[in-house]
Amino acid sequence: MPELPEAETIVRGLRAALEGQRIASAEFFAKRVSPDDPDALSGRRIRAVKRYGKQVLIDFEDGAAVLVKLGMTGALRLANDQTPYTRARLNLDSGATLLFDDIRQFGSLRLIAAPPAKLGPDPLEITADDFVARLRARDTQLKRLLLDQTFLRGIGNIYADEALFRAGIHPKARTRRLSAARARALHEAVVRLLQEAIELRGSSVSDYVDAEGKKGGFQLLHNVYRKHGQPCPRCGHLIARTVIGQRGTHYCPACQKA
DNA sequence: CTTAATGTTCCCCA
DNA sequence: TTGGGGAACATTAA
Repeated sequence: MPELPEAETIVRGLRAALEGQRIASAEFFAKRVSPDDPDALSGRRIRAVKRYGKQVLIDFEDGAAVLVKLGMTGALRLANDQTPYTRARLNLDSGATLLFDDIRQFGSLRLIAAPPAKLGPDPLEITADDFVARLRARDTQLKRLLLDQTFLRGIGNIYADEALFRAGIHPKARTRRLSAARARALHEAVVRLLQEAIELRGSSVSDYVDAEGKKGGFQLLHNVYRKHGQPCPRCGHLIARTVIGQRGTHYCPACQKA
């Protein structure tokens, strides 16, 4: 479910209800949800809720934090209606409840004592010059690069395909052969795409819902993601699908040149 | 029954 | 060291 715009939408929806609150108790119902001791979170006060790439960080005043990786189907909801897929439940002093639902269980929710593993720069913060320099330091396919969280943090399969379409770059194009001008165009496409997706509260293509359980709206503006066989909105050529790094990859063979 | 799905992570090979 | 291939994790939907 989660890429940067979805994680950002969730975080914005959680802040008012969580920041300043104390965790009264917690319950855990799955393996990838820590800790063994349900009381490990009890009594901690939440200082801030932040996004780190596509992950959600709940910082406590004592320096510890809960790190939520949403995986493919993870959801954080301010609600009380547990489902068979509810993997964790945090009860706040305010009486509010935070549920972590995750159908496929690729996600995790863990108490961490130190900052999470370091990832690449945030795509909304990196400068165009830095973006180009980092891109040129690599030798791989553009699609792989965008999915690499140590290159940039937060882009996933949907936004990688959509950004490459907007920039007119073939997903298998090599980083080494990309001109500086096209690299800059890609940077600009990424920034605009993510900002527009955040404005529409993310993309709901299957399971994604925000902290209130509501779907996003950006899926209506997708140009290529899962559109194979349909005409390209720019040129009419049929959208193609291939596989890169075991991920379905969608592009317009006419608009996106290597 | 097969394929694909918003993501990692680990192992193996070049 | 970097890059690429493939399996694995668990579950649903077409």
